[in-house]
Amino acid sequence: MEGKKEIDGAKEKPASTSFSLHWSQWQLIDSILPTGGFAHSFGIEAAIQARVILNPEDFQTYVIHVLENTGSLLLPYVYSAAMCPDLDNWRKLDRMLDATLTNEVSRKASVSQGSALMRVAAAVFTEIPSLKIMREMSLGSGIVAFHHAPVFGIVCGLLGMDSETSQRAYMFITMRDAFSAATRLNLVGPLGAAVLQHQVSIAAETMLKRWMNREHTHFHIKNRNRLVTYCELVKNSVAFCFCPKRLLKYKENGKNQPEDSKEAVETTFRPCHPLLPLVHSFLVATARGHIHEMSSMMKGTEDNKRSKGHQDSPAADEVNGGGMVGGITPLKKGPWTSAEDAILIDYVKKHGEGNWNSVQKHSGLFRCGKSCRLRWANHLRPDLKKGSFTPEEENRIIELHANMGNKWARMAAEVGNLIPDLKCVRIHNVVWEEEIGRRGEIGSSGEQKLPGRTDNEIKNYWNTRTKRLQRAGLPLYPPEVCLRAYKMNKDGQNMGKLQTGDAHDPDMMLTDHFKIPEVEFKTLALNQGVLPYSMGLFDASASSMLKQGVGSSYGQGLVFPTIHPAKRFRESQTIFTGLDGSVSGGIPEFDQLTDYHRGKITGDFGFSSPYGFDLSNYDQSSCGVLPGSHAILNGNSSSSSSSEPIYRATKLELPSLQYSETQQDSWGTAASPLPSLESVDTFIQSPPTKEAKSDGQSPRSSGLLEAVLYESRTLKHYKKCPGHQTSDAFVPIGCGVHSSPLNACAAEWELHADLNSPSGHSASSLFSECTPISGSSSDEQAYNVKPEPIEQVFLPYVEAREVLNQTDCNRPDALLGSTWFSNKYHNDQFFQTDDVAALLGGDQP
DNA sequence: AACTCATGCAACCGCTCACGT
DNA sequence: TACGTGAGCGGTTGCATGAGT
Repeated sequence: MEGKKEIDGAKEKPASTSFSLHWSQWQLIDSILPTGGFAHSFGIEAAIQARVILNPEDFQTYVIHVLENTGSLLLPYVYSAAMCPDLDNWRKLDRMLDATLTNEVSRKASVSQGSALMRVAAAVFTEIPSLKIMREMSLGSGIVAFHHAPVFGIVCGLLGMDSETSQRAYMFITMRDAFSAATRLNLVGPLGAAVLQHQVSIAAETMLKRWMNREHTHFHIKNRNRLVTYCELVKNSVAFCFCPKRLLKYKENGKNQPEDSKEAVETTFRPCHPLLPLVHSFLVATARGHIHEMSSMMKGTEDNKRSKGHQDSPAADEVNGGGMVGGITPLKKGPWTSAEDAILIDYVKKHGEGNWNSVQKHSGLFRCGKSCRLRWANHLRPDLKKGSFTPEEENRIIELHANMGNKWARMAAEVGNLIPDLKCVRIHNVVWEEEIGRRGEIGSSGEQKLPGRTDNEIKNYWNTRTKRLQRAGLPLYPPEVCLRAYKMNKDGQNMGKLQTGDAHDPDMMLTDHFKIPEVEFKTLALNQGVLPYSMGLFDASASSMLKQGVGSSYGQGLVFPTIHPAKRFRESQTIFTGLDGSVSGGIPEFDQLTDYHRGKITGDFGFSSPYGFDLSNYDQSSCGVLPGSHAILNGNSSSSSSSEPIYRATKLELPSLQYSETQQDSWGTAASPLPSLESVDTFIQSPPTKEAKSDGQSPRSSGLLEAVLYESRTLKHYKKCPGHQTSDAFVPIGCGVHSSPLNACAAEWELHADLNSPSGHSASSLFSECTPISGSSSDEQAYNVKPEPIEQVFLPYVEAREVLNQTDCNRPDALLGSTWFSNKYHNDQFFQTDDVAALLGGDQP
């Protein structure tokens, strides 16, 4: 209240002698007078109906919640009105409360009971003419809605009650009404209710002390962000009144719709379902505190909207309507309502987590167990950290993703460890300090994890971030992260044994097991050395990029997509398909290189293939393709295009553990090629795995590749080798090159890709995926198979980045024309520039 | 003020794994 | 060992929201 006036009414009212005041007080709080609670009993009926209240203990908790709600929401009005019981103040308070009460039922009840109280008080307390005057001036004016709390405060003030007594009286009548309802509903007997009421009165006094003598705070909630801020204020006992000015304005104007679409947030806070008072009251006082009250308001709004959109769900209606249930009802889908949340919270409180399929049976919630589990895990869990990610968390996520890829759940657990100072963290009004011992989750390795974030949250964040960076043409990982990941990988290699960087990640362990021989394909460095980051692979981890793209692929051309493991699985084989078995001419013999691989793998690293397949068992005659060889990538099989495409690859990038050993084995042994999943390229074949099939629809894996391949091949076919079969004109590298961290430019090119291309990605994709194409004359040069220390391998990457700083890497042709490129790599003839030019629309010969 | 569009989030779906019988 | 069930993970989708026009 602005300016606490002296009680005007005190001047005019007949001096309340102590005894007359007492009689008046007692009569005022007597249940004969309207006290608001009768209108809806604070949702007790609905709570019982919804089985939120099952016994007197539940009821006791519920009453405390009701009192907490009353104290925080209504006491400020009682206080302000009692302190300044004049007409203007009353009108002001009344309007504000009218805007504050977001629940239509509550609002109507408040108005109903308030107007009744005013009528009765004006008739009873005739010694206070102000009451009658104020009432008559307001009746029919439309200015005052006669909300109960302000009326009660006005009456108290005019009677001469001090503000503290007024507020305590209001709490008392609230509590009394709740007990009356419980008695009426046979939840407790009269004696039990009396005993219970006496016990609760102690808690009521505590709450009264917490909330009394507070003034509501005007707070213009402009949008959801403001709402969040407001919720914080409420939670911290700073603000008490949800008072959207615009809402008042539009109400004053008698409009039924908000004046501004932006006001929708405010004006639609009008849940009108009978169960919502329950939700408000119940949730407010649970551990979630008042911030959840606002959340309930939001959800209540949504409830209204959804109730329109989900009317086909009788279960939803029943839950929302508080009507229970008989018969079999279909499970509800879609967004969760506040009522459902309340039920689920209650269920978990009583039964603990787990056994989600029994939630429906025990709670009457018409949700499948899976939905319940997700709702609890992602939203209702008390140990969730809400709000946007902090910079520290964001950095942590980036690093984690660099290390483990799309392992959202594990990342979530790790990010939880970020909570810096547990003593300072309050989650849903629960201080972590108090609960860390219980809530700390012990991971498999024994370390303590504090899952404050959900996997879904992190996943969404990452996807959003990826899109954003992609739009901006920025690298996915900061350079330092790449370098760190590289160093980690290098350290792991230096260990000379299985890397155990992440003991919890079987995938990581597997991938790390498989050290890629450091074989240099100079010309491939064009692709990788030039391109600092892979923007094309949104979900490629930096470590895998570096491990495979820098540490290995640069040297050997073993390039891996690092998308989903399943995708990798398929794409990795895609990389190495498309070559017939008659590779000859300048191309190194397959067995020769295979021997090299074998030697490197089993010799240099001192262990055999961990994948259960024996490299020595390769049926080379049937393969004819160097796994991982750029002979394949180069498309040098031009001389032999008639052979059947052969599917063969080393497992350069491991699939997830969901691949069984046998699967991998069968894959690795080049079993019969499947009928091509790809409609375009018969040379792109998939291993006979379910994963491959399921991934066949991946929009950004093979689909793009196929489009590029098709386009490239078509162009080349018509421009260069009219009579040539497609197989020899082009050999796909697949997405593997993307996995190199050196491919940012390629990715950027994708952003500026040839718009004339159906895929829109042709230039970059071709560049990144198909550049190692050359004439047969340079094959040996291209292969130039020799071990090279990884540092040396990595150098061009740095060098390339320096060049890129001076080069417009948004354009592949600019890059092609760069001195760095021409000096270092152009002569390698590794780059089949005509293909690129074709896709770029150029006219290279 | 109305409309469109990009964005972010919540929820769902499909799949796999773990575990018990 | 096979099977069923519960639980978890990762990808996708639909919708609300806010910004821009």
